[in-house]
Amino acid sequence: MAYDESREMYLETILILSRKSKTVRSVDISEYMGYSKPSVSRAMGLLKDGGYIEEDYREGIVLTKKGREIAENVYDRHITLTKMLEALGVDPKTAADDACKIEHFISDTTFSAIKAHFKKFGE
Amino acid sequence: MAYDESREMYLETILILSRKSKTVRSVDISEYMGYSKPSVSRAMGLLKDGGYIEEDYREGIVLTKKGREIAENVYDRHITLTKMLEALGVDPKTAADDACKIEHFISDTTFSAIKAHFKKFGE
DNA sequence: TCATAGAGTTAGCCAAGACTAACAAACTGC
DNA sequence: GCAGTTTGTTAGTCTTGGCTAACTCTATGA
Repeated sequence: MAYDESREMYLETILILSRKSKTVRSVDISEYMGYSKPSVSRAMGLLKDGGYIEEDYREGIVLTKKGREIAENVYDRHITLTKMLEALGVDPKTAADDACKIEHFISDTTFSAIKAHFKKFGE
Repeated sequence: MAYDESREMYLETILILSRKSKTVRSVDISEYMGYSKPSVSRAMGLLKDGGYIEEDYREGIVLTKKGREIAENVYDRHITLTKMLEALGVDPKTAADDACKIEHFISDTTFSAIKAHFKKFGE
C-alpha cells in the first residue's frame, strides 16, 4: 500500500458505500470493486495499520479523519472530472472510467486550474 | 509488459531520443528515464518480442511501424495535454508531469473531446 | 599488446497488489 | 441445537516492473 492509487480507490469505495448503507463490510467492498475477499481483507489490514480506517464489531469499517479526508478529496475529483468530461460530450460511462483514472494522478495545481477554467466557461 | 503505461513510456522515450540523435542505444534510454541498464535491457527484449522495436548493430534501437504509431500517439497526447495545462495557468513542470501521467490513461474519446474543446475556446 | 572503459546481458532479488485454496468463526433456519 | 451459509483470515502463488551483482564482449589508447 505504498502507492496511492490502490489506497485511494479503497477509501473512495468505503466512502461511497457508507453513504449507501449504514455499515460497510469487507464483502461489500469486495463485491463493489470486483476483488476477491482475501485481497480486500489484506487491504483493510494495511488501511487499518496506516490509520485510515477503524473496524468496529457493530459499525463495520469506518473511515478515520485521515481516511475520510483522502476519500472525500478523491470523490470530489471524481465527480467534478466526470461532470466536466460529460459536458465536453464524452459518454457517461467513458467519462466515469477516465475520471476514475485521472483522479489519482493529477496534482492539486492541475485540478484547481481545470476547475477554474470550467467555472469560467460554464458548461 | 502487459500493461500499457510502461511500454508506452519506453516507446515514447525511444521516439524522443531518435529525434535528438541518429542512433538510440539502451544506455541512452537508461540515462533518460533514470532506470538501470538491466531494466532497460529486459524491457527492450520484451518490446522486440512484441514487435514494437528492432535492433540493428549499426542503427541501434529502431521503432517498427507498430511501435512508432503508439509512440507518436502518446507523444502527441503529451505535447497537447502539456500545452493545454500550461494554457490553464499550470506551471510548466507540473503541466509536463501531470500530462505524462494522464497521457497513458485517457481514452481516445476523452482526448478528442478535450482537444475539440480547447480548439473552440482557444487559449 | 594488453589494460581498461563502456555497453549490454544474465541471474537472481524485491515490493505491490492481485489471485485461489482452505480454514475458522459467526449467524440463520429448520 | 445442529447444519449449512456467510464472512473474514491465513497461507501461499503469480505478474509487473523495478533493482544489484557479476559477467561478456567490444573498442580504445598507452
